[in-house]
Amino acid sequence: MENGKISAQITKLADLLEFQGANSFKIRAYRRGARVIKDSTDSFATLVTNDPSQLLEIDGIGKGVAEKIRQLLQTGEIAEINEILETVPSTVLDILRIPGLGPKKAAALYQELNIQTLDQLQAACEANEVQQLKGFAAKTEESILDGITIAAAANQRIYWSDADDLVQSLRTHLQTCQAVRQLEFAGSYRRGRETVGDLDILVDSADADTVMAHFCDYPDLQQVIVQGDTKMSIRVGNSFQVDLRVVETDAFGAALQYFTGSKDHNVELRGRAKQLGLKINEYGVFRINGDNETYLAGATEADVYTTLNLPCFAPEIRESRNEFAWAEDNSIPELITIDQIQGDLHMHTTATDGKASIEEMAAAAKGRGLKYIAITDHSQRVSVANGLDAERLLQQWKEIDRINARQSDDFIILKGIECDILENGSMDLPDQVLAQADWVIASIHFGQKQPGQQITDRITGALENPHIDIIAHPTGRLINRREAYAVDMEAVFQAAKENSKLLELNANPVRLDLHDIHCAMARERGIPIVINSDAHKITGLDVMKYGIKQARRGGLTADHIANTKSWAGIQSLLSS
DNA sequence: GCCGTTTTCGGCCCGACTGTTTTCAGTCG
Repeated sequence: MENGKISAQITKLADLLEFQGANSFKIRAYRRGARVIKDSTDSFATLVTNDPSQLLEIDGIGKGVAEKIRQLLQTGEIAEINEILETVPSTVLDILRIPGLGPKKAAALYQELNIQTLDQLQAACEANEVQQLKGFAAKTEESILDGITIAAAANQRIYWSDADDLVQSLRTHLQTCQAVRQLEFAGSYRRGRETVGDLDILVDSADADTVMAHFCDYPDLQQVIVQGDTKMSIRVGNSFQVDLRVVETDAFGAALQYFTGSKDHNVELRGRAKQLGLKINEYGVFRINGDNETYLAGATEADVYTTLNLPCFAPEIRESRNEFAWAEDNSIPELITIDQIQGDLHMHTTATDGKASIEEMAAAAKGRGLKYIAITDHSQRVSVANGLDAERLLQQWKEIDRINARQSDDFIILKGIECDILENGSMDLPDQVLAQADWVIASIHFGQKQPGQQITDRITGALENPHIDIIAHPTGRLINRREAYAVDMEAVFQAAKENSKLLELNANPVRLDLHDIHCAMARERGIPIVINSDAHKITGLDVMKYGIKQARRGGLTADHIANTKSWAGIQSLLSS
């Protein structure tokens, strides 16, 4: 069983316990355990098989969670979940997703009115039954009805790239406000998560009223959700939530740190502050002396961290995974930056489903400061994309030779192919053709739903083929659209390691494949990653920046990324 | 339920806003 599945079950248990009104610290402990499992670079199933006592060594996993994991792996279920489900239907968890309805109110609805589903809740509100309950009134009923319609549309987390477009638009709007002194976007957007659930804007201003009034004039504003003295939340476009917080200059850094999160990172930080006799909140770091508080820092994030004897962590690693351990042994990685990328080794042209010619792609890449690219069109099996057979491919390579001969030596176009791994595990083009390539990508486009062992064997088999250099989009997932193949990534990492092969981090914002945890796993196992655009048109080259974000979240440095090296440097990695 | 340089008990991050209340509980981030 994969870590993700184990984590999901522990989370479900926490959700159900929350609905039951269990001890909030117990619930938090389960949630923390679930997160630790999800973020782990080791397989918990393997861990339990080898030595179950190892579980207790892990921070955040105690006897309780360890026992639940053991049960789940042995019996396929957690007994306590089944016990709770005998008294509480799992559909009540849907009710918790409505904004403004937490465990207490949801429980009251269930106990007093036996409301178990969203449909029943809607009917009860429309019949004005809900406002009869203690703690509820007409306004609550109204906002529940709004929430039911919004919940469906607003629940979807949007791609980071789409959030980035929205950020640019909001930034442009807010910058025209005279009262704004500083402006930053915090939250999961700033941490570079692959999807973003809402946006958090932080403004430094002495005049919150003016800033909030200006915010209300945003052209795409749909609804004001809440508005107080320093804080407001709105919905824009398709019900996407944007929060605004206004603070003074000496609190800006503290607030930026606070609202960037992650939540778990902040909990850890606050605990550390407490040990030092300090208090940290969105207004600054304070020394506690009895009833007195002395302001120590808060104008910049760096000040806040320095006061706590910590480095100013890059936002991408503020997930309470490894950053505090890194800080302790002074080994914070110098995360990859986009200017360190020298080449792009996955792109398509008009020969298959691309929109630009070889020369156009080359000129665009050169214009973006790259030193080399690989042309890697699809192979014949991908017939919808007009995939190349051996004859057309060899012709394309001759053309590349001609173009290279005309170019100066400071830029090289490599003769490549994205060759399909067929359903039976064989390659879509013969070995003697692949042997003539500079660069061979292997990837899966068909038979994606095969059982885990079969699809894993196809990928590891490809890694054993001496002509193949790299696996593209190794898990096949499309964020919010398609699940990953049932591939055993541990086996893929092992095969890559044994055969001195590389793995792709596909930078397309819908793919971001590898996942950030997989990037961290590759890092620990010493497998070089190549960040590729998989561009199908000239502007497709610009997605590289999304891949960089993802790599940073995985803790990767230039040393871990093969295409920060020269082409000769990559070749030496492959022959090592 | 988890944790420990206050270590096996007694804590567990902290503040803004809303609605339903007459001072605060619930929710959210």
